[in-house]
Amino acid sequence: MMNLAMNEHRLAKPGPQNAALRDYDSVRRAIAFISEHWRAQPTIEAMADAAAVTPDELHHLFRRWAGLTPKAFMQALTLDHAKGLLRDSASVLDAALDSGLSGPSRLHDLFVTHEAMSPGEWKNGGAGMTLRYGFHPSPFGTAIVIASGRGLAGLAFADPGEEQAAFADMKRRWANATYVEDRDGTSGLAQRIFDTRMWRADQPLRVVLIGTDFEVRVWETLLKIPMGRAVCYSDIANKIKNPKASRAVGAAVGRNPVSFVVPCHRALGKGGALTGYHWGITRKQAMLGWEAGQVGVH
DNA sequence: ATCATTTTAATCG
DNA sequence: CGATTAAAATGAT
Repeated sequence: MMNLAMNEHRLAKPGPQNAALRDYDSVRRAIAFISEHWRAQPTIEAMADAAAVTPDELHHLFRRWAGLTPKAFMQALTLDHAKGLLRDSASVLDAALDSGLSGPSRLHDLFVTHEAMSPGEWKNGGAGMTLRYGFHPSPFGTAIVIASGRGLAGLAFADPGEEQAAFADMKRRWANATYVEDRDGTSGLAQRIFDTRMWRADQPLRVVLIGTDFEVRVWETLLKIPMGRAVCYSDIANKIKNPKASRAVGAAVGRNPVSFVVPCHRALGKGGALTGYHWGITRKQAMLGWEAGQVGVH
């Protein structure tokens, strides 16, 4: 019988698809190593060793992964570089959107149109709603894409073996919704999200923001941060006219269900430190390093 | 009571 | 004095 087994995401076939996952896994190990030993000025050799590849492979790996040399990548992870990302951070938020928008906003470099949904409208944990989901390879590990009829509702990431745990984490947010696996239905979304060449204004990505007023305001602000830039939590607090709520902003940023698309990884501490990330600081570093490589490409 | 913050005060060398 | 911690302040869930 040729039934489509429901939980068969573990049978990953080798191929170009999974090259992405394998690449990220090595990158992840390299980053983890750097995080631990950055004080000791690790050599490329030491990094390669930690990632279980040769220095030559490491070089090639980074070029393929983000178009960056290992050296450039390392620099993209330094505190100095992070501070550079924060340059003019406050004004970045002002400039972006205030320039002639009418109707659906042009937000982010990944053109996104969003629609807010209060917890009230999403009554009782999403009871009666149907959410389609799928697991897809991405530059940052396995991505879990969750879509409602109105658009993209959730995006999560998982390391090898943790896919189900990550999915459970997402399910908790809309506990009473009905979940239907539909990998074919979500693969288009996944492709559009991670391939910068598909970031076009004529085909904006529809996103549904489900959260409280305050949270939605914070997430909308995040969407204004351009690729390769960053702001600190207090900048956001100022932008939403609640200057003393930087702490609350941090909490709200962390609750964003559509990570990466809503660029929560571009929010840093005031000093440039990566203060936290729901899917792991390592992944936040990876995203910033990857973006550093994408910016040059164009 | 918790939190992916920030500021200020206190301490150390 | 500069750098590194500790404590207090603060707003939303």
